[in-house]
Amino acid sequence: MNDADLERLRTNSLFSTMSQAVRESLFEGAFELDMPAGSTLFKQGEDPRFLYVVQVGRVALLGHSDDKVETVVEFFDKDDVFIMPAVMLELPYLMSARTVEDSSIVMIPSHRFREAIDRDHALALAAVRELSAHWRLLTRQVKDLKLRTAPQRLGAYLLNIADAAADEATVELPEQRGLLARRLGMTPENLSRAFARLRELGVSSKGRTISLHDIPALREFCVYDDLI
Amino acid sequence: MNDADLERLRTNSLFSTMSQAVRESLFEGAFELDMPAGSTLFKQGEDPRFLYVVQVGRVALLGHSDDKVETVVEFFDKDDVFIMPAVMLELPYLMSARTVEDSSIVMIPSHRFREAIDRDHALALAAVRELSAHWRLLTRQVKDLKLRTAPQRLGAYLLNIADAAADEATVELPEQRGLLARRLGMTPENLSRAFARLRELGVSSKGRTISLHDIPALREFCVYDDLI
DNA sequence: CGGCTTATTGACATACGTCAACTATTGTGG
DNA sequence: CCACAATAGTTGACGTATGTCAATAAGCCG
Repeated sequence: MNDADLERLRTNSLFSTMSQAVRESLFEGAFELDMPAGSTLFKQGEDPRFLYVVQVGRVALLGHSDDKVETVVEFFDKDDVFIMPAVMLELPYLMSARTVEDSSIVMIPSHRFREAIDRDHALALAAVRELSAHWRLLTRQVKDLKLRTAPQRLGAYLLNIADAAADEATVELPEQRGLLARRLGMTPENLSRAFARLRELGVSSKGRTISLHDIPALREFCVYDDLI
Repeated sequence: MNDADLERLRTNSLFSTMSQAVRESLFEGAFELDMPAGSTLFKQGEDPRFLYVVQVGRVALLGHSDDKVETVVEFFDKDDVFIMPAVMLELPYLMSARTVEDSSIVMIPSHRFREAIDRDHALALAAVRELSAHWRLLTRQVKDLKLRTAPQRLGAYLLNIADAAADEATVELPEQRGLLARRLGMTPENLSRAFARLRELGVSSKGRTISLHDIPALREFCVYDDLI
């Protein structure tokens, strides 16, 4: 890892508060890989060997039932740390991970992470916060899946990106539609129809650029209230 | 809290490893409430005032979109600690909590928990493990919702209770069917039909007692493989 | 036992998935 | 930069899964 990459890692909220000494020994075994979109980092069912940090790009965590069917559980972005639960509990990955953009990924050997967290209280606290935020992410998603229809889920997703108290906004989809469809728990075909349904609510799209012309109407339609 | 209750709390895996001193000061502000089934502990949107531990009984975490629609995100049982993420991040509850049986619940003031975790490394580590396990619970649920049909979800739920490498088993439903339906992301009517569908796979029910006569067939039908 | 709640069943409506054809977009080599 | 192929997205027709509403049956509790 070069100095810029190391510096980026040091300032990651998970690692920024821990002691200098433990951090250096934690990073010693770590390395960074640049990989094109579509690279598989690990597969569901494998034993965890690394903790991962997205330095650049975007990663999808994918769930499989048999080899055919596959879904997206969540996307992780720049500066996100993922798969800590499997690493901490030393239990097999429940999902696979694949880059969805050209990405630069830091890999930290799991035993080093466990050693570091055993030694450093600040790291443990940061991990608690990280995991807490992740729990809330998934909680929202479960509510989303159980309480909303497909067009409502799409609308809520767009509102989340727009982070919108405004009346109008323009957002860029951070992934291709096929993957977005799976993240939202629907087929690509149904995602198309969901976009069509939202047109009457002032949502227009040109490629990956989506314009929200009437956010209040969209919020109303999606029953969007910051807690769901 | 009487001595037996305190002892039960001390041996809870979240609290058993922390230092005696910090634990005592943590428990000092805590108290225990006995409540009948159907009691509401807190509501979605409120600011977190307590961390909760189920000593006896069972609690449902409920998500709401508007006041009409409500779903069950997860159940928590004897010895489970819940709603730690909201407490740690000091962010509003994303769900409401309601007892689904007569229950005895320990309530720990949130600021005391945050103080304790700041002071005690072992507690922070135990919290990391607790949150890791919770993340994996929800991950499984998201995969369940996205990859399986309603009858498959019911089958997988029954297999989880039976924890079944066996060929046959008898299990008790720990909640009434209406709530189970909402936990599984379906209506009570559809849950009835899911039970009907599973009859041909050797699942018979008498009240809350469910008999699984052909677990291998059920596993096959649900694509059940311990990771999903 | 009688009244209340909860669960089941049937009829029907709607949402969503599947398949196939078509169109648009993206990427690549000449 | 174009031509083409490959990939991704859209649309329509149709089937299945699930929700809704209403009626009935079963369980639960005083």
